[in-house]
Amino acid sequence: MTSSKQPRLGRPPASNSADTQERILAVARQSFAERGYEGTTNRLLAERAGITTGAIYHYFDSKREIYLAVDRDVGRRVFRRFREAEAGADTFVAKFEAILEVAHQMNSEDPSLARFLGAVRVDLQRHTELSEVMGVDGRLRDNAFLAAMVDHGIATGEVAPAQRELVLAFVRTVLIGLTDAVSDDLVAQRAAIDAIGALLEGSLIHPAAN
Amino acid sequence: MTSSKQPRLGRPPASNSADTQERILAVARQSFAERGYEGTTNRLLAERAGITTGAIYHYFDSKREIYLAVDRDVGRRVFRRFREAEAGADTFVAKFEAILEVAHQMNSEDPSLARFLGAVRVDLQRHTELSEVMGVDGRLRDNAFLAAMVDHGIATGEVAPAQRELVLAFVRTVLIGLTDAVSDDLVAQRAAIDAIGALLEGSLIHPAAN
Amino acid sequence: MTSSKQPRLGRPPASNSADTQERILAVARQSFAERGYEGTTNRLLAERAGITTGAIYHYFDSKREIYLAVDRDVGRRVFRRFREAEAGADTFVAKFEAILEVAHQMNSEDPSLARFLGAVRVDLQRHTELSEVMGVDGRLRDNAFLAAMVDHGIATGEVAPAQRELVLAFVRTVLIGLTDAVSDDLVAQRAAIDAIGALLEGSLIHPAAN
Amino acid sequence: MTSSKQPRLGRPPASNSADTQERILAVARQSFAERGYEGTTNRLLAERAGITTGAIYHYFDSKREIYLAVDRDVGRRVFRRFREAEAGADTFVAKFEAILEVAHQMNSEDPSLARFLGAVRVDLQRHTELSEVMGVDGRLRDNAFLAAMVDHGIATGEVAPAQRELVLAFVRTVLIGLTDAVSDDLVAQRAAIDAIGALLEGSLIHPAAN
DNA sequence: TATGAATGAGTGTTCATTCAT
DNA sequence: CATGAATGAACACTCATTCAT
Repeated sequence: MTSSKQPRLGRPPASNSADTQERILAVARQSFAERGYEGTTNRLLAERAGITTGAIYHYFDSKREIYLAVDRDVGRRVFRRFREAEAGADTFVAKFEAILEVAHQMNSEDPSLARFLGAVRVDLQRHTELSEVMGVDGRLRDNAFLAAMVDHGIATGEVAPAQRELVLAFVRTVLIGLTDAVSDDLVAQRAAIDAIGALLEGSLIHPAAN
Repeated sequence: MTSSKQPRLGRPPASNSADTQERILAVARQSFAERGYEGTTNRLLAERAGITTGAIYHYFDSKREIYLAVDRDVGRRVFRRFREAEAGADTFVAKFEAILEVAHQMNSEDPSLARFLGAVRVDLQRHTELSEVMGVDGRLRDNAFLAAMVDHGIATGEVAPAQRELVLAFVRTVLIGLTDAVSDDLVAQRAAIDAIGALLEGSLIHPAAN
Repeated sequence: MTSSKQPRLGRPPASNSADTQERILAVARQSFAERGYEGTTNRLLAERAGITTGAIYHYFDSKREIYLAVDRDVGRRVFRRFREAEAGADTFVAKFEAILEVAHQMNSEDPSLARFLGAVRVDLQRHTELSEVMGVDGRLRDNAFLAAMVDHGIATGEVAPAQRELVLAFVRTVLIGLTDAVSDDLVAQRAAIDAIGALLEGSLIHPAAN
Repeated sequence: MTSSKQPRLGRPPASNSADTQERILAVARQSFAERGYEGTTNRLLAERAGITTGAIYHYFDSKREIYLAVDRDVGRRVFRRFREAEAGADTFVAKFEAILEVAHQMNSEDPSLARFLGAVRVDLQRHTELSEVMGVDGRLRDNAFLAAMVDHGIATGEVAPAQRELVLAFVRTVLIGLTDAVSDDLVAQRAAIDAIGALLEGSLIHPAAN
């Protein structure tokens, strides 16, 4: 009668709420990173988290809510690491390089982080329902963080005040280029970071006399 | 410059078939850029092209085929402009800057081009069905083009042979950063390009004595 | 009259179990009345009763069982009041009017009663699973009660024996019309009841000579 | 290969648009009448209409739209018949009786009409999304129609001006009682109508001397 | 006595695609 | 060349119910 094959109803033995929720977040981060918001189906999340689709709604009100939760989670993690890296250096160049370095490190440890960051920009543009709710919060904080770093460069004399915006634009471009372009090719990413380091020190390009 | 007013040579105006196909391609480029592959429905394309969904299948075998056609089309256009820009300069730095400049120009003229390029990388990753068919083709050609440019830098002495890969990685990172990050903010894109120019000339960052 | 204030005899106040069950019945009556059988979810009942969905199953075997319990409860209450009203009058007309009056009164005191009665007919038709179990019971008892009242009218000479069925059909139609049509508009209900009274006394309509 | 069993894709041979739409409306009217708005599933409608669920959306934007369409359709039919019946009589009593008669007739011809009318009141109350859109329109027109009939009674002297509201409330109560209570029991409905006729002529109840 | 994690079947709706006309 | 009626598989989400704790 009660075969050991068929899954039973009711609360499964030894199931932990916080555990399941974290499992959902983890598989969601991965799937959102790989397949995007639309491409990530509840069925897929459920399968990978070892539950059924209905159970997801015990933890999150909607797919959108899952996405936002993942975004918050990723944002927090990355921001903490960035801040730590930046705090350990004292010139603008050193801070910038430290950040690139830690970005590379995180990408090695858990590629889904970087990939999610790359994907989130696209998905936010495509699904306005997401950006409306999330909005300013995370994005703005990033900008403020980078701006402070550049301002530090002005204080140390590394950056001319007049070029504040230029440097900021460059920093952003490089960071995004690194996450989007080569987040799944660690060798290329390593090369790009080294290149930027060399470039900042003036040892990458030797302008032709021309 | 390229006015759409003047009748195109001696061809009978608006041969229906070719016209419709081109209209489909144009609206598809826009929609794929804005909403991605999944987010673009046949119904939407049909509506914007002024036909019905069924009619689409007279011109393309499937949605996938439309995507590939748009990609080829965009690739060709961008490549031609890039090559022209590159040919008009004779140092590596000048070529690189010319390419950035033309990328900015194209973005001003038709934002859907840059946006599609930004989106295509994500969509290819998400829908393996697309990358399998398209595959090497376009992507590799880009790489060859950029590699040739760097090799020219080696020839002129601007780039040390040992740093070939680094420079290549940097170029790619910047190009991708520019399309993805700031393709819809022309001011920021302008700033980023200027920053790179200044950096290459050594006038952006002034390493602290420290 | 029936104050809810005075402590009910010597029983210990608020024995938890019975209290909870009654709370469930009360919120169920309201919800079934407003939203019907399908529209009433266990979650809603649980929320309004201040418990969880699982707890409901300690008191009732199923949603259906709750519905049946509410129906029995409502039936009992209404029947008691109807009987009291009827007993206090001695002609058919007076009895009928007394019943209409008490129906109006009950509707003022607790609209969920009348509304449930209006809804139950529809829900029974829609969900055969409900009527099967409940079946004859309550419905038949009502009919017997009304039939007795009409028979009394025959005894008093108010109703001709040959018109027994006609009068019964009329009484039923009016009662149902009153619960369904205007149960949430006390003014209209009042008017309808007054109209029936006048009609029975022959003072509402004055047939045209024609 | 192409077995004659499996349904083919594409447009089925000999399929007529207007025909299918009407088939959907017909089965929808029946199902909404029997099982209500919630209880009517798209799958059921599709099965009964001989199509698939997806095809429904070729004809209606949503389930709600189907409901509204059925309501409009039913409203129109009933209103036309009511008006014809009323126009053929010249006293208030005759008009009222004519209306009751035609209601009974329509119920014999197509029970789904009356049942839908009985159900619609409940479903509108339960699903505010429906009443919001439909709103005043139909309901108000009914009231205006009945009011005009009563006003005619005032003109003929059948109804005292002071009792206008009472008579109106009575008419409404009876009409609703007839649709809701006994729409599926033609014998009972016949009896109820005859009873009302007799009552209006003063031959149903003979007040006791008391 | 009650909680709340989980199930499995179901809902309305969308979509790429097919094909008779 | 084009229409538009229709399919079938998918999707996000809801619900009554179960049961370990």
